[in-house]
Amino acid sequence: MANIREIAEAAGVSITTVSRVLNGHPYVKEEKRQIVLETIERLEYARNMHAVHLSKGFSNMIGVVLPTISLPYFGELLEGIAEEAAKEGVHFSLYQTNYQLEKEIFALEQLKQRQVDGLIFCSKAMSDEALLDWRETGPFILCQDSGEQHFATVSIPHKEAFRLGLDFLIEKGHTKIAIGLARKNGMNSHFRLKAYKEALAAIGEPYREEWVFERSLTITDGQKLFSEWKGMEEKPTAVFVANDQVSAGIFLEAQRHQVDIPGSLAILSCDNQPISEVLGISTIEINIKEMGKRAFRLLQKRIGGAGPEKLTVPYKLIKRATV
Amino acid sequence: MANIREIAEAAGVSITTVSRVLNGHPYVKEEKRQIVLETIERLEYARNMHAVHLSKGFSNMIGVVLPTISLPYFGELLEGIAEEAAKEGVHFSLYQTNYQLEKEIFALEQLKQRQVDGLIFCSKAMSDEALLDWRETGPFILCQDSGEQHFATVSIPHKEAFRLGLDFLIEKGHTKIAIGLARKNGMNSHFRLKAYKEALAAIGEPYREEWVFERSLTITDGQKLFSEWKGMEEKPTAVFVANDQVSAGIFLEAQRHQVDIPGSLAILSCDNQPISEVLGISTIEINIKEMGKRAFRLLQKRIGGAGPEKLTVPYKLIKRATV
DNA sequence: CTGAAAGCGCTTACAG
DNA sequence: CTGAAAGCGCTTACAG
Repeated sequence: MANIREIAEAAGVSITTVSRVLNGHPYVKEEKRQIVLETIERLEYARNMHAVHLSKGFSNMIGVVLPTISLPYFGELLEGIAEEAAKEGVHFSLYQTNYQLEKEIFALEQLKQRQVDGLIFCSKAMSDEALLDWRETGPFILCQDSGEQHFATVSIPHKEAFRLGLDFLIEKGHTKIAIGLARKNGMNSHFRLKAYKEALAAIGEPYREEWVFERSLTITDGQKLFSEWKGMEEKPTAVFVANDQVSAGIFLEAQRHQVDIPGSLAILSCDNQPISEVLGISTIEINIKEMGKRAFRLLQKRIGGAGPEKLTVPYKLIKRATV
Repeated sequence: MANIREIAEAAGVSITTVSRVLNGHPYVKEEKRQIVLETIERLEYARNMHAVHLSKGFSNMIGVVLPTISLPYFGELLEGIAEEAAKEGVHFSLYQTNYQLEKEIFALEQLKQRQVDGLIFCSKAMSDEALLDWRETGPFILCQDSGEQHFATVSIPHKEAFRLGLDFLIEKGHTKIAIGLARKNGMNSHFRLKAYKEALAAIGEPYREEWVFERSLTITDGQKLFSEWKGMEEKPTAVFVANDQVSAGIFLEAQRHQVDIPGSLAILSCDNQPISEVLGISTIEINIKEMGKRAFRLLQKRIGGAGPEKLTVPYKLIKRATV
């Protein structure tokens, strides 16, 4: 509970000198430095960071805005961020939104109030236009692509990655391909749908609304998707879904119903989570953790005053047993 | 960027009055309140929280110390904490330790520096004795049982819960029971091992070191565990592991090897994560999220000056197809 | 109901 | 190398 003044008095130096020692500044006689260090030790002094933050104007604390931590995608992203942040001695606070607009606004208000130095949006419900109004509030970056030139972003080229998967299925002889998307209106889904339509056009197949499954996020969604597939009059021969949880659900349910994979149904997904390896599911590896790391570094640069850079993260096809 | 002084000047009132409006204090004439509110709106004023924190002496920010967020156990615990925290308008910061002592000490130092108002240890590597030295540093609670009377704790009665599972297996006719533990030296493992030995004694079975699997945490560990089981001369007829990831690994590998479950091997685990439901694995439900909620509330009480309470969380047996 | 003033505990030009 | 002093932007007794 001692403060810097008491340390200064006890050590017989000025507050300024104590502060210099605390911050590792040069120009302190070694002798005095030792006295100060001993006094700090003896009185069990610790800086009050609230005062440091007020004085310096920042807190080395960033905010991470995400819908939920229980989806592996966000868990991995967060791990990447956390790893880099720890390396730099930066703290982070979590803002769970559940895709609610008001929660995102809440996070932005915290930024305005300096509760955090900057914000990483792992996903957002807010439109680019609405977010643009907060541009002057403080530094933030997005973990998704955006046409808005004022936003710094790090993203996966979802359209290209999804096309890679589609082309792989086509190469394997599939023309009747269904897809599963996470959220109908999300940006990722938008780009995936675009890739899907383009791939269909390239092989002269018609686009069928009923072959686009939506709200496919969890293992349970995958199971449901399989049931729907099973009940179809004309069945697609391949299904390409947005994440490994969903493909795992499809795969396990197919096994239970003795449906031959990939004979009767080829399964492909995105992510390359551990579960896809365990089950032997073919997938497009997307290094989410790496995206998290880059996101952190990008935000740091942005906080430092750099312009709105746009970065991408590499991806690749992992061939396993379900295609 | 405007500060409270500018607002006061622009509104023609004192700083004190602006502060009163900001904090919703009574005794402000409605007329003045309106002027202040308008001025705040007009100048897009937002409080600098660093100053508020310094002035008040606390920040409504707590720290959550956990080994990793990528294990579902900690993810759920965190969700419970996050949910309650959001309800109370409390922020939280994450300290990932990877079970490293120095990372835990780091978190405690942050507490000492007031970076956070309090700490929730979701798990700890530090001994009770060592942690005791930090007792005066600031409020913290543990999400595990501790004999140390000075620590506030919320815990699952692991010994009783594990015994419930063992008795269930015994009731089903099993006497050759193997178990899988997470970390050999963790408190949870300690209590589970105790329950195991007591249950064996109760049915007159000898304790065999080789039937206690350690470091069983992930789905991959489960697969390995199955392989070891398969290679055994004398095979246990049932295996009871510490979490659903492990049982899922065992189950999937057993399926692959066409081993009859539960005929040749009964599988039971703890947690009741979604994956256990999907695969139909019998498990002991442990409501981790509820523990998170209680942990948060306990810490709040502790920060408020309450004594070191000890709480427990309920558990129950979920019968499915693997026993 | 209202405001002047002290206080929270640091950092950092500035002058020596 | 060293220190007195101003400044960061709030809150809160205290006196009216």
